[in-house]
Amino acid sequence: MPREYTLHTSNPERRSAIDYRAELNDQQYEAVTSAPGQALVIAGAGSGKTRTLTYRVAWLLDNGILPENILLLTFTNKAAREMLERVQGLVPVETQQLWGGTFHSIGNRILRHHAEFVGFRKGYSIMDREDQKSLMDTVIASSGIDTSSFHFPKSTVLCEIFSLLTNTLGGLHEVIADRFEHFIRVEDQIEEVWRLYELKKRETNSMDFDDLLALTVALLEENPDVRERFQRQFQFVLVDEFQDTNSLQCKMIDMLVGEDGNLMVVGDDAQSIYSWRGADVQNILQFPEKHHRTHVHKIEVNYRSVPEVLHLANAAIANNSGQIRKALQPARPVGGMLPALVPLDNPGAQAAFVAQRILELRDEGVDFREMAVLYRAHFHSLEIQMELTQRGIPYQITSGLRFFEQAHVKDVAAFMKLIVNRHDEVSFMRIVRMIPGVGNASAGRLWTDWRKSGMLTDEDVPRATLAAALHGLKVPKKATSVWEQFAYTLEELVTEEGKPVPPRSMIQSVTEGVYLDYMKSKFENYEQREQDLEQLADFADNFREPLEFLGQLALLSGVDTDNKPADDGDKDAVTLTTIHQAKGLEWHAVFAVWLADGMFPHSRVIEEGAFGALEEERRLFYVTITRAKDELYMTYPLIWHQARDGNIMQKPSRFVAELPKELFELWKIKAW
DNA sequence: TTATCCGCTACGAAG
DNA sequence: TAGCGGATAA
Repeated sequence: MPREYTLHTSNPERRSAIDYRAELNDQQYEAVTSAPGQALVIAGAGSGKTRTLTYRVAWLLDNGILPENILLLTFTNKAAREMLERVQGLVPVETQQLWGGTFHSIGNRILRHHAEFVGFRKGYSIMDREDQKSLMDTVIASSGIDTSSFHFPKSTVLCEIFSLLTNTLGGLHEVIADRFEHFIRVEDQIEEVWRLYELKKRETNSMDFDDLLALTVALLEENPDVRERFQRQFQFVLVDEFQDTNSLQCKMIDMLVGEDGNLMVVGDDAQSIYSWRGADVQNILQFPEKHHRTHVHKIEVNYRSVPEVLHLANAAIANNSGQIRKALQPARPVGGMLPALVPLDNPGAQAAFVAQRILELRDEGVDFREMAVLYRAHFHSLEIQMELTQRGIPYQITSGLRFFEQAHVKDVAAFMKLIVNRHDEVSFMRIVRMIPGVGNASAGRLWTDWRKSGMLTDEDVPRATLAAALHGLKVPKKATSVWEQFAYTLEELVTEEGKPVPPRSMIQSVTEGVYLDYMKSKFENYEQREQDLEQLADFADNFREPLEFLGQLALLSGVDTDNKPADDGDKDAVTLTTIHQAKGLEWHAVFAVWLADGMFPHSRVIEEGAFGALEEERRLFYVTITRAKDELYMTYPLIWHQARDGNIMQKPSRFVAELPKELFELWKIKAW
């Protein structure tokens, strides 16, 4: 039965002045103005995918759909924000009403109001990877499993197994047999840990990232009335980067859309690069079969790159068999340079070449911000970083620790999390372990005492009661005075009646009360970190509710560099980034470094010999090429010195070797 | 029991 | 290069 829906009469004042016909090319126009129903938009690299999506939203609004009836799902906060901003620029409508965000943030938004339905309470904490690992460690410790006598997986590996399990909707046995063969002997113990971990999360009222999706699905699956309410609300659902969805996300979409809802998914199967976290290209490849009335729209005109680069990209991806055939059509005229293949003697020479070329381009008038160095893995950037630093070339690097994952940020957040969720064992332990003289053993005892103190309720506890409980804890003798400080600070974080104070005040209380002293004793660069915390406090000004603030904190991703309080995104600097993080971005000149076989594709992929994995690596290579607008340099070192094995001769990546020679130019580098 | 130091190993990509 | 497990000092 098709669902009925009504088009609202459009309010003339809200209509935009967009001339859709003129502002879009034929392919885009067709997709943007397509009738309600199910649509698959295959948008090649640089073909204006974001433009298509944002214009689609504008089109819907122009046709009287209310913002609150539109749901826009993305993978990163950055993408979500960018699109909402662009929609706002197009249509004079309150886009705040629009539901736009990452899968995780939308899940969180839904679960906040329905936590009880899935065995949690309202103020649940969100654990990042580190928190998750630490909770897993306590679970393993309490399970009584002997982890030493045979090879039992470490907590990080267990997290990975369980995550894969959740995201692929698979069974434990299959996941272990497929990807973690060597643990097959301890499958029963792993299953036991899993069971305990699930219990522990509920006990500590803490969700991990995957729960935000899995529990949303569970909530909607098990509660028809809730499901129907959301399905009725989300009349139009749009999904970005659909090629990177995994089974769980797909199911979440299904639950939100309903049988005959209006769903438009946009993506490019050639850019699917997240299978290692459960993404399945089949989702996009088989979308038309799954939804029989799907309209497929292909957008293949590329506005980004010169034809020379596009030809190389098309040639590279042509070696993949599993794909929706398409060829990017250049909109730009011929006349760029041929992509360059540059073998260098060693990694140092490679770095020197990149640096020198960057400076030359700069002299030719190209801004630093229009150049990027892309690599397969973080550690590939080491020599480059050193070289750029030596030559005084400014660069920004999007790898390494995320702002919000740094110890001092997490430490301060732990205080806030405990106040909001007193069941939060991970945060409690983190806090008490900051006290000199308290290690794992005392911390564990303190947690037990805390639980016995009657603080584990969900109601607000008056400040006086909280204070009594805190001061009542028995800490080791040498820790008492510091503990007093901590307890006073924690008290300050609630009002008389026990309501959490605003996030900003919390951060300031913690910093001034205890953390500044702690930082001075613990960190060399405490001044830098102090500044970070000030910025964190500024950032917190955007939130009145600690819960909201903490949610943002947990869900912000490293890719969203401009989302961190210190926004220096306008600086003219060369970008250093992994290919994964480079998706969706573009630069005048791109340096693809370490294109040696074994580095890219990664040797593990080669050894495994898995066909699908190799194809994914090739898609990654395709993504690399298509980031370049005008100039592309593919470099690799001929010799790589390794501590253990000495000098290793490198061959160019098979992805380069298989390209037709006339599509690129070989550069010979002479050292003077 | 905690804090620290040392040597060994691994190091893929991320919300 | 860090991030660890294990040994040792306080």
